[in-house]
Amino acid sequence: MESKPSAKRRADAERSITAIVEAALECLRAEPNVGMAAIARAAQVSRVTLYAHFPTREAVVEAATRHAMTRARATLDTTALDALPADEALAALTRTSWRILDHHLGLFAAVSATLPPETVRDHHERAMEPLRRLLHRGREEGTIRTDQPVEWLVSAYYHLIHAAAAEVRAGRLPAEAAPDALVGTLLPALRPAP
Amino acid sequence: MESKPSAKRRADAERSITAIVEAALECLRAEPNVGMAAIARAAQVSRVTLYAHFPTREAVVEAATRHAMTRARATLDTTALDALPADEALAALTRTSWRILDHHLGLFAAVSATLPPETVRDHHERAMEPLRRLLHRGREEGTIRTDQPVEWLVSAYYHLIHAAAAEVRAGRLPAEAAPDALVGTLLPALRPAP
DNA sequence: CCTAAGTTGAACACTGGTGTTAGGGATAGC
DNA sequence: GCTATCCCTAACACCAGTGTTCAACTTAGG
Repeated sequence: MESKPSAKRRADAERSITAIVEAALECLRAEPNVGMAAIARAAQVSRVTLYAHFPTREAVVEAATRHAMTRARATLDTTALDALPADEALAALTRTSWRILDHHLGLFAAVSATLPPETVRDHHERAMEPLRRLLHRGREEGTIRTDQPVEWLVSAYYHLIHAAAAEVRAGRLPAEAAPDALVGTLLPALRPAP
Repeated sequence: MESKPSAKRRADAERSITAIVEAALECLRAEPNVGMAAIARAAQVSRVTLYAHFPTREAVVEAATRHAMTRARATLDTTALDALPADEALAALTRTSWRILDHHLGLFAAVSATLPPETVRDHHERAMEPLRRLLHRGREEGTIRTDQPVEWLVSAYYHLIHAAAAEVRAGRLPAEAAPDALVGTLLPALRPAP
């Protein structure tokens, strides 16, 4: 429905849909519990139109998530991941993905509140895939510790970024200092013990 | 109201209140979004009685939180914190507080969903106080890094424990392995760089 | 210019939660 | 054993959100 840009839909319908998805993304980002009414208002669209394109709130959240993830994947692909040694690549990945995760923190809350947990897990898996690959490579290169399961390191990474986002939100950490704090804390946690 | 065990209340009222608080704790732990009806049912008490003692759902959550925190503080006080050097004390603190945080993870979600953010922050501050003290001591002893603000390290610690709890819940990490994974990841992140 | 597709406002029903009220019955505690 | 306190069932009002329906209006696109 909203996944195919090629359907026999009229141009204004197409316009409405993208407006809705983008407005939803913005709203959910700011307040994970927004209702359909608010989303429709933000999209300059009637509530009925909203329901005409998305049968349920869940579908809206899903669409917004897909949109966010493809955009994120696109910006991630601009940074050359495989050219660097794993630990340096990790630092680079952190600095770019930090912005993304921080910006979408609210959406995450919405997703895990409304989407079925199995779907949530799927999205999470997909989002963490580049990091997982990097960690595996680092283990072979000897720059990433092997005494802890990779999945645990992935989770630690993920939650540490959330920690940074929370600190910035609370005003306890200046936003510019966040990337350095992250990298400085993350890398020692991932390196092999000396 | 619920804070003073000494008030001219009858014995059965007292009994109801503690039953409610404990049931609420249990319910919120399992499902952060439980309603008053479910809590009352779990406490073997009518919904009206529940409202007779707690004017609002928020009050119930507050009471459950206080109860959990005093209990947690009690069990924390059994482990001699100040006798050990800071890094060893940190490992010990982690192993004990891990169980507590894991067990109350659901309650945390409920708290941050229903209590005013200022109150949430207060409770958080109080809960993290022992850790904060320990980190400051470790900085003086030279076993904790000084190139990152303590508040950031506190937050990292907190979120890493959440990470462990999430992994255990998802079945990706056996519960027995969690403390070692935590300590093994936490300490290198907190130590000064070599 | 005609028509099918799209949009809209104003209703509607339904759900699930919160908090309240009233009257009758139980019981703790003196 | 009297009484104030407490509890219960059963209803109530209320709110906020989700979806739905309908009849009228607008517009894209051939």
